[in-house]
Amino acid sequence: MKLIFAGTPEFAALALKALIDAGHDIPLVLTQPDRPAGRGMKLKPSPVKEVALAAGLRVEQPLSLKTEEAQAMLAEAGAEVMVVAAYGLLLPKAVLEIPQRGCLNIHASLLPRWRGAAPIQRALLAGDAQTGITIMQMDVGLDTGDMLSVHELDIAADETAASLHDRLAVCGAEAIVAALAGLDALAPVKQPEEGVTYAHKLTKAEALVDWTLPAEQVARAIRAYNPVPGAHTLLAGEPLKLWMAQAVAGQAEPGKVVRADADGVVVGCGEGLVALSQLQAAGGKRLAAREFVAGRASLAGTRLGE
RNA sequence: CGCGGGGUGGAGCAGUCUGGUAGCUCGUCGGGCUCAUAACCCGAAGGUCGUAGGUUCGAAUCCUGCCCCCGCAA
Repeated sequence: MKLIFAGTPEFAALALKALIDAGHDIPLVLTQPDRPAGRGMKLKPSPVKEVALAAGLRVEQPLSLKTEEAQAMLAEAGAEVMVVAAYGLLLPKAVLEIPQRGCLNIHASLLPRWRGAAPIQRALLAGDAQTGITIMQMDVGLDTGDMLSVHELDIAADETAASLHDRLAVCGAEAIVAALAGLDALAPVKQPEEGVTYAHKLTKAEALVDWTLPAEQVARAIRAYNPVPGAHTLLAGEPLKLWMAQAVAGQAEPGKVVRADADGVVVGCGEGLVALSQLQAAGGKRLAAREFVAGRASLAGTRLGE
């Protein structure tokens, strides 16, 4: 099938790769402009751009799709359908109508739950038992289009946003390939009006751990903010990143480190305890609790968050 | 030149300011204790102190260049 692909991060790159492998004709790939990233603020191409260029595809990085030039370019491609996955730009109505069969979106949630920017992390944060991929016919609303196919995925007890993202990306890639293969047979289903929630963007500020919350919630947050924006707290006034945690039984003052050994740095919460098993001090690497504790004699008894 | 921290036995750190025999926690190996053990006791191995040069009687420590890692920011 002749299609345009629009996407930016790793999640989308995997889908693009699958579409290429499935033999689709992709005359045009859209992705966000290269952005300064990392130390030194060097410009970095998006994962989608790297995949596209490696495959010899034409890549364009318009700042907006509202311009006539951008829309003319899309029309010239003469695509039957446009596949959109975590692209990062709003598609105006005019663009949605350019391909004969419209635009399909790969969304990483079970719609209408978690419409919006950060569905993977929001599902984890909320403690959902299940999430998934929805292939959707895009309309002008924010993730409000008719559903073409739904693929459920169980969320594991020690799931991080990183691990869940990877699983969903694989699932999404398979789903879009399957959806395109059977497009004529798929019946669009309207999204239910019940159960609509919005997955707002993550902020660095919300990833600052609140030790007065129940341990279950703290542990979930730590896993949901891994790898971005990264759950963090303070250790002796210095930033400390937390990468992996589990709630455990017990009780202690919020933020107080009751135990620090190879099994984890165990910290008090509003209710229950949290065992931190992977942490990273400022300037240091990400370490398992065992290594983290080794060089720090008097961790137990100190208080995190100050 | 965005701001900042760091590279010391296998891992994590101290020592650097105030140059002078390289230390701690853990792991590894050997032995002991024990019904037993990831626990405890005793002992051992293992380090060109990122790298190149400079200063000095003497450099992990002071100076300069280079390489690499990371936090913040974006």
